[in-house]
Amino acid sequence: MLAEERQQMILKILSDTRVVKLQELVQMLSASESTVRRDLQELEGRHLLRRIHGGASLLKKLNEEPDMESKTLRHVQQKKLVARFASEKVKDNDCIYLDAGTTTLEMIPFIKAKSVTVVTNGPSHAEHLVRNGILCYMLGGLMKGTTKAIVGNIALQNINLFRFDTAFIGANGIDALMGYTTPDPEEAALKRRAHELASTTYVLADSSKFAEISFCKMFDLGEATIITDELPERCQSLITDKANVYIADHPLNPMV
Amino acid sequence: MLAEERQQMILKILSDTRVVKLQELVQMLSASESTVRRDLQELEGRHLLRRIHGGASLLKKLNEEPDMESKTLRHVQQKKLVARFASEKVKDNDCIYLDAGTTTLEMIPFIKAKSVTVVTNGPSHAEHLVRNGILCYMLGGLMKGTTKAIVGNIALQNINLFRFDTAFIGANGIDALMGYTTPDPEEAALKRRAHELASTTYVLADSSKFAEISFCKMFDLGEATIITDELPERCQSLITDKANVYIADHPLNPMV
DNA sequence: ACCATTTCATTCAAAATCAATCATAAGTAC
DNA sequence: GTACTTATGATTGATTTTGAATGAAATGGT
Repeated sequence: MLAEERQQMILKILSDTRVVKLQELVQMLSASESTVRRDLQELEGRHLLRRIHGGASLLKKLNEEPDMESKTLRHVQQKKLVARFASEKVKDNDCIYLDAGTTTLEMIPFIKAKSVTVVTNGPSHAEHLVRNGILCYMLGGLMKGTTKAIVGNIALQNINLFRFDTAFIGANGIDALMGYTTPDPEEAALKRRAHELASTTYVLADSSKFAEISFCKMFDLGEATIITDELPERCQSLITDKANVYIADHPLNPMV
Repeated sequence: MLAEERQQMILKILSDTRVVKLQELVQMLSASESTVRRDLQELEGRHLLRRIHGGASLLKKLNEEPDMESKTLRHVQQKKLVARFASEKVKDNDCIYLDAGTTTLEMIPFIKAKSVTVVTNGPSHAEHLVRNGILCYMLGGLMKGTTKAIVGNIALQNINLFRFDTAFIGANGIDALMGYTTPDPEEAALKRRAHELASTTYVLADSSKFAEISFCKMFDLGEATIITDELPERCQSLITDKANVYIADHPLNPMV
C-alpha cells in the first residue's frame, strides 16, 4: 500500500471514529508499527490530526460534554465498545432516535444496517450521519452552550412528529431506586419523551455510571435495556433484578 | 502502444482509483518502468497528476472537504468583507435569522451586538454562535447531504414559530428580472419564508452572483437589500433601479 | 511511591523506488 | 544509404521508505 493511501485511510478512519489506537491502525493497514508511527508524525506535522499516547485523535472540533469524560484513552475505548455493540441493534429499515452525547456519536460509524432513518438532537451527530449516507432529521429548538445539544419546548414539540423503532439514550447515572438520571432538566425531558415514543429503548452508559445519581430523572430502570461495558459486582443483583443488561463483548477484530 | 494512448490511459486509471502504483501501471500498460516513469514526469509537468513515492495520485485531495464550494483566496476575502459589513446591521436585542451558507457563517465572529437571538438552519452556524455566547435556536427538519443545511416541511413549520427583526440570506443568483435565485427548491422555500417573517431582509452575495440565474426563485429583487463587495458596471442601473445595494467598504484594518 | 506493562523515539539494515545514464531500435530528412 | 532525432528499455548508484530492535518515557494498578 502506498504511503499516500495509508495516510488518507488514517484520516478517514479518524474522521469516523474520532480516536484510534495505534495498534488498531497497524492491523487495519497491515503496516508495521514504525510505519504507522511515522505516518502519524507526518500528519500531525501537517496539522491534520493530534497524536495522543497510544494513538491519535481528531484535532479538537465540536467538543463534547464534561471534560472529565473522554479524557483518557481507556474511557474512549470503553465508549467505543458500548457504541459498537449498540450499533448492532440497529436493523434494516429502522427508524431510530439517537440522543446527543459522545457514546451515541461513536455508534455512527458502526451502523451497518441499510435504509435507516435517524432523528437526533445532536448537530454533530447529524453531520456525521449524513456524511455516512444515513438519512437524518434534526430536532429544532434551543442549542445548549455546554453540550451543543438541542433542547427545550420546541424540541419537545418536534419530537412528537416521530415514532421510533428504537431509541438510544445516554445517561449520567444509573441507580436501582432512582432509575436513569442526567444533569440537565431540559435534556431529561427530551430523553424521556424519546423513550415514550420508542418501541424499544436502550440506555448507553459505561461502568462508571452505576450507583451514580444525577439531578434529573429520565425514567425507571425497568423501562429500558442497559448497554454497558461492565457491570460492577456490587450493583449486579440490584440492577439485573429490574432491568435487562447487555455487556458489550471485547471485540475479536479491532475494526473492518 | 503510442505515448499519447498510454498517458490518456494513465489518467483514466487514476481518475478511477485516485492513486496507483507504478508497478501496477507497468503491468497494465505493458510498458517498461522507465517509460511509465517518464510518462508520469511529463503528466506531472502538465499538472495533470501528482507523483508520489511508488506511484501517482490525483491532484485534488478527495478526502473530506466537498462541503461547500472551494473558493479562491480572493473569494474568501470578498466573502469576509461582505460578512463583516452585514454583521454591523445586527443591533442590540435583535432577533435575526441566519441562513445556512458560507457567507453568513463568516458573519458570526464579527457580530458585536449584545443580547442577540439567532435562528438558523445551519448546524455549524449554531455551534459557532453558542461558542461566541450568542443565544441560538436551530430549525428542525431534514439534513441535506450536500450542504448540511436543514430543510423540508418540518423546517418550514418550525420557522413559523418565529418573527425576525432582520433576516440574512445567501443567494446564488441575482438578476433584475428573475430576482434572487438558488439551486435547491427546498432551500428556496425556507429562504422565502424567512424573508416573509422578517421586518428587514438582507441578501448577501459576492459580485460573481450578479446576472446569474439559478434554478429556484426566492423572491423579487425589490423585496430585500443587497450586500455585496462590488456591483459590476453592466448591471448597475438595472439592479439599483429595483433594489437597495450596499457595497462593503474595504476595511482600514485588515482584521481583528 | 513502586513495579509491570505499554508506548514512544531513535537507530540501523534491508528493501523498494528513484533519477540518471547508456544502448538499442525505429522513424525521418537529406 | 547515412546522419539525425526520438522513443524505449535496461543498468547503475543514490535516495527514500520500511520493519525490527533497542532503551527511554509514560501509563495503570497496587
